[in-house]
Amino acid sequence: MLAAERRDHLLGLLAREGKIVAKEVAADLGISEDSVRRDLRDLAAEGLCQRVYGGALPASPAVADYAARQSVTPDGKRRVAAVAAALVRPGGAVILDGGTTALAVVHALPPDLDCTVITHSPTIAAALLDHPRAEVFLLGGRLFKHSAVTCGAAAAEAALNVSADLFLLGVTGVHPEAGLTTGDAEEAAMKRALAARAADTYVLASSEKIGAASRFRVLPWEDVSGLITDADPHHPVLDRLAAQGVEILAAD
Amino acid sequence: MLAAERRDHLLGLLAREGKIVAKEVAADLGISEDSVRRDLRDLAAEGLCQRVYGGALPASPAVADYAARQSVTPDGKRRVAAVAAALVRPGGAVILDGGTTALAVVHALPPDLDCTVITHSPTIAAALLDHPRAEVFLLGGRLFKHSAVTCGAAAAEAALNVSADLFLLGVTGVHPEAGLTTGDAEEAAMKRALAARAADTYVLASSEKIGAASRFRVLPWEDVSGLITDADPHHPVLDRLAAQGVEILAAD
DNA sequence: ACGATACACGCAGAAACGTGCAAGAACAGG
DNA sequence: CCTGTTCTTGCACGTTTCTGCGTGTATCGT
Repeated sequence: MLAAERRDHLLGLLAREGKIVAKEVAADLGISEDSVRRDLRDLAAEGLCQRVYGGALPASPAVADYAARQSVTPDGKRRVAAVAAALVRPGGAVILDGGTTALAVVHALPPDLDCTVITHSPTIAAALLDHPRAEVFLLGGRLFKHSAVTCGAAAAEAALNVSADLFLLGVTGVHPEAGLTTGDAEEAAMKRALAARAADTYVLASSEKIGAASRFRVLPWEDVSGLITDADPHHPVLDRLAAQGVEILAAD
Repeated sequence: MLAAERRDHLLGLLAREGKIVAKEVAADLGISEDSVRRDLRDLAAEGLCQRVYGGALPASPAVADYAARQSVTPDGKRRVAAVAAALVRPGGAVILDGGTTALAVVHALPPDLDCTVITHSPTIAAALLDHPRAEVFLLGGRLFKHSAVTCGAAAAEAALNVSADLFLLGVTGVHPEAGLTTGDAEEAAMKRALAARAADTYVLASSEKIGAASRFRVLPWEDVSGLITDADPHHPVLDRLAAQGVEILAAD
């Protein structure tokens, strides 16, 4: 491993995780702690980090731009995610669907929230790794590459063994007649299986989904408790849904 | 070998792997390190790369975007991973453990390899998303945060339903008396369960693991087919293992 | 206050470096 | 075909840089 490479790694780590523990990095990279400390000292001398006992911290808060990843999430999704995250009660259990909106929900969850998250998405599970108090249960099965979730018989069977207060459902289309739809039949079946395991199902629907329809039906409106969207609350489609008894949670 | 040809090779290497180690390419191409250094110096003068002690790095960080993920992997792990990846036969099934070395194995797999990968790590599963021909089966269960794998009864039960040709096992300690060890009891049990489902078990052991021991025993040597390491093949610990019938695969 | 841990410093061996030099290949001109 | 020039390459040398270890000191948690 090149010395310069190591230095880059440290800076990357600092930006990504907001801190460096000398001992951990040394063990992780298979090098001596001395080298790590030396690098840290040099970096600190250049003003690139702030040396502290046990490791280092970012020099300026701006360096630890943890929010950078979140900023790539469109505003709409982020707003929807914030509302959805607020539905998760401390101590409660939530089933989280896959997809980018669900991922935004993870980022919107308070980092120290004490809750149980059940998901069939490895991406979601990985994102929850830095929520120390969140208990994560991953539903196994065949990985469906397109949307990065597990599907199929094994996954559906695994779903039978869990239950939760809340299911946050992601879809690709929300249409007053076609209902909630998604692009793949297996995926639709899995979402149905998950909805059956939760007391309440809320749909994550950023505005671009409203009025759209995909190939496969997921759920009838009767099985949905509410819909979270950043679209205009007076959008005609939403009005019709409200008339059918679907609770509309506005995210703006 | 033409000088210009060599230059192209270096630039290609830089783009592909994100770094150049003078000594390695010299040995690889069968030329002197002096020539490599000279080329690197010229390339740096043209602004095509950044000279560092031991080799060179890409001039602009943007060039290394693809390699960035890999370049943070220490050399030892990457070499071990390359050897391990070569054990995966097209059409075969492999059980992949969690951990950074296993992650390196994913990166070392040919992108178009046609195989089945079974894993209990959501991180590994997510990394396999861009291997279109790889069939991925995720073992569900309670997510163990520290090492980002599923563990516990549910995961062990899920393991019972799969089988594979090969299990690539990651551990934190390889010790002639303590055996293969890891830092958590649940994790150790899960690794045992996985080993029982594969015809062959190979241990991924980058050099810093050799001679180390953690709290919990994973497997006795009898259940291990071989060990892949970048440590010196004449390391005393390895000699003792070889004497016990463990196949040692050198990664260097 | 005390033990444990992290730290800085210095040292020595190893590795990488730059430079000068000489041998060899490629080439142009006679 | 021969010769001189230029360029490249590998080697040898002295120098610089890096790394791991031992030592003693500072800092943390209890």
